[in-house]
Amino acid sequence: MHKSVMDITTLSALAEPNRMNIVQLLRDGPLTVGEIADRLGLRQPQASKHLKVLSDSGIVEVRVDANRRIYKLRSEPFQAMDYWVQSFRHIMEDRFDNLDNYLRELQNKEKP
Amino acid sequence: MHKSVMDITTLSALAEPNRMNIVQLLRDGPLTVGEIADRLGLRQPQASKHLKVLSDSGIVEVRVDANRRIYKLRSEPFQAMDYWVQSFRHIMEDRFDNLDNYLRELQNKEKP
DNA sequence: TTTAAATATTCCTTGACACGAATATTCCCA
DNA sequence: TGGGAATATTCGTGTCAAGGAATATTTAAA
Repeated sequence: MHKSVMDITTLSALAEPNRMNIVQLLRDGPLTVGEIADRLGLRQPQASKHLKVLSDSGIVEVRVDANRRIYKLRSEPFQAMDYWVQSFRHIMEDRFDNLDNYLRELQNKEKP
Repeated sequence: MHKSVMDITTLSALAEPNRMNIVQLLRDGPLTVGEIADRLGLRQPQASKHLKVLSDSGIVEVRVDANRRIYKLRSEPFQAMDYWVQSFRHIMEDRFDNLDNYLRELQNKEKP
């Protein structure tokens, strides 16, 4: 039984502004390196480097088209994130948080 | 109209193994610094430092109980992550990816 | 009031990484 | 075949963050 282990690599790849922007951009469809660099105001080498990080972490995949590389998002990392976040549903619906705290406080008081 | 902007701070806070472990641990309920350090085999100062990062990023909140600090997860970051990941639903349900690719390929071929 | 427990903070060192600049590689086409 | 376009890679540099060790702070209890 695996208890929803989130891959650190995915998160650290996303935890960089330029790469996050690239991912948001690719949400609307695949793009070439040049298009990505243009739209985000990046220099081509930086774009390539960030795309390599995203590719190594499995967030992005590349399709070679002659001269150009077309990058697109892969589904798996997002499915994994979704699955992981869902393991915190009981945290997200904090309707019972006050009750939980109250019960916990009671338990603490009677354990000196 | 905000297009689901994910906070980088949240991601970089989670993109560290020890902090990820802390978060996974707190999923089962609030804990004190000492308990967290014990269960994860961390030294107390490191645990405190990581908890500070988690606290500064809003992932965790603290309740002061005399000598001890009880840390618990906050709901907002996870709700935000959930919302953000959901903006990639069309990526996650890759049922039509093959069709998409096919159509896109066709379009590329006829644009020399 | 002194002592011990729980936690936070500081200082230092080291390693990772992002950027810029330059260069290498691959491919198409005239 | 040579040249230009698109992309990747390398190298050097500066910054930032994590760990270790030591210390400061707060609180309860004797």
